[in-house]
Amino acid sequence: MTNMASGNTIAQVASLIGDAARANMLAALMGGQALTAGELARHAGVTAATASGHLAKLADAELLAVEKQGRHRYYRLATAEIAHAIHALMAVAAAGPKRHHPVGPRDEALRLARTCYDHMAGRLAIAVADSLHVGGHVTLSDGAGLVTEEGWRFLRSFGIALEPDAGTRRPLCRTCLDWSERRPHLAGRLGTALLDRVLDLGWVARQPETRALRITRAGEAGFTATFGLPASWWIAPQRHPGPAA
Amino acid sequence: MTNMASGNTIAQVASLIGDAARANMLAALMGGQALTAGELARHAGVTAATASGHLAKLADAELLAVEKQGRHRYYRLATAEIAHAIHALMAVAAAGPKRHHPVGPRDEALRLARTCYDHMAGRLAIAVADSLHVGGHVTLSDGAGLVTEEGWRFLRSFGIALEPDAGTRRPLCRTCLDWSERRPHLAGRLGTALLDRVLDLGWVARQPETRALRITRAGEAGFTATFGLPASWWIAPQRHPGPAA
DNA sequence: CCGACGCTTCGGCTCCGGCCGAAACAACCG
DNA sequence: CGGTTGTTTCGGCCGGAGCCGAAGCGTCGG
Repeated sequence: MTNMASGNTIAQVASLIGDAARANMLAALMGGQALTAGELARHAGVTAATASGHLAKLADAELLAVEKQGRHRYYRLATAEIAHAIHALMAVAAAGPKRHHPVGPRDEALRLARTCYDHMAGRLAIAVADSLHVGGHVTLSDGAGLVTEEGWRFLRSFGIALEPDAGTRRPLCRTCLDWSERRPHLAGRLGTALLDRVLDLGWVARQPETRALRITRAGEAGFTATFGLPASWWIAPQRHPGPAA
Repeated sequence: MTNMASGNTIAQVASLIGDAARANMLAALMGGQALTAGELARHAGVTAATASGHLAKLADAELLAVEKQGRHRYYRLATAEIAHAIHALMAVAAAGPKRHHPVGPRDEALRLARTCYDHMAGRLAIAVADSLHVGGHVTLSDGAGLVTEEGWRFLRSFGIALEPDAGTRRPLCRTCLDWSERRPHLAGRLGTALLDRVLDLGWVARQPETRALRITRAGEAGFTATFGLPASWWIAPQRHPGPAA
């Protein structure tokens, strides 16, 4: 209860993340949805009692925000910066010397399409980013993103209207290095808007208990028509699309 | 038991960073220079024996790279990704609302100009970024950076020649949110090139035992002439330059 | 009301991991 | 060659933190 949020040091933050149970909880929350204490306990593989302690610490340090709803308590990552830090740690962790990953079907679904806090990731997200890039709608050069005039028109026609300079300081269009594919996808406010829009259109659907996104029939048609993914893409999503491009 | 593989590895990395002594060492290495075990021990405030253990762990996990030189062992951050992760953690740790820091003269020097792994940070770096921005040499909109045609010419005349698409995947021009000032400065390959160039020109000099950069006489003249900093800047560097300016 | 359920608090156990001093290596320096 | 300095290894101490079961609160539902 001792809210010491103002005096956090880097070591304190890192050591909060640096416990297996808590890291699993945080990773689960990277899906962007708020989860209950019980769900998080299951994700972490500990009892409710243990999980409660962990969650109290994380909330106390303001890494998590909590919302009471009836007899449930919903936890979510408190800020986008925290998601960013966890993402950066994932990148470091995944960078290890060629851990040959035993890829299960479960991982396969995650690699295809998943949420990354508030935007899409995985092969689908990369394909969308590539499509916008080669279409001249955004420039992805240099790991940074910038929407072109043409791009604004295209996005509006797709149902996305962002104010170029909404009051927020939050970057409009960032690129985010994909954890599984090692290629950039779109993040920032644009990334959020894209995810919202394709969820709205019913092109993808969130899956319970996982960060994976299911691509619907409508989605297959929609992504093909709007972002020009070849029909073959849906049959044999290339294992390693190759950075060549 | 959801993908606990990723969680576990994250936890390992984070818990390595999540110790006060190790975090201090890593923070010291954010200056971008390699340091000896003894120097790092002093930075961490522990004995050589303790430091040695910590360094062995960090090197073992490949967060640090080590180089033997005579009877010294020089440690440095192993990759830019690791620097990035630490930076992200710093951002989270510093995010606590406005605890007014008791600013010592030491901090003051750091706020004025310092290195951030491989590029400049602090008020000087922000002034340079602002200058390049208002001069139309780079666009900083949206937290992303992009060099203009005009910008390339300017940089060449300043002695910086970067290949637009060198083989590396590393972003050419990123922006990095300044830890102390909360405004963006230039990172990426361009940021590195700028730091190298101003060190080469003798405009700034590294200080021993700290990340601070000392601005030389030549530097004052140079920055004023090339980046149009007003003479008043050197006398009373404004506390909060304000984004408008 | 009363039971079921979700979550937290409490008490106690265990063990991991940081810390140090002393001693062992290793490299340079007379 | 010893002596000095930088670094690692060893052994032992100790505190902190994670874990659980049981019990205590709230909240929902009948």
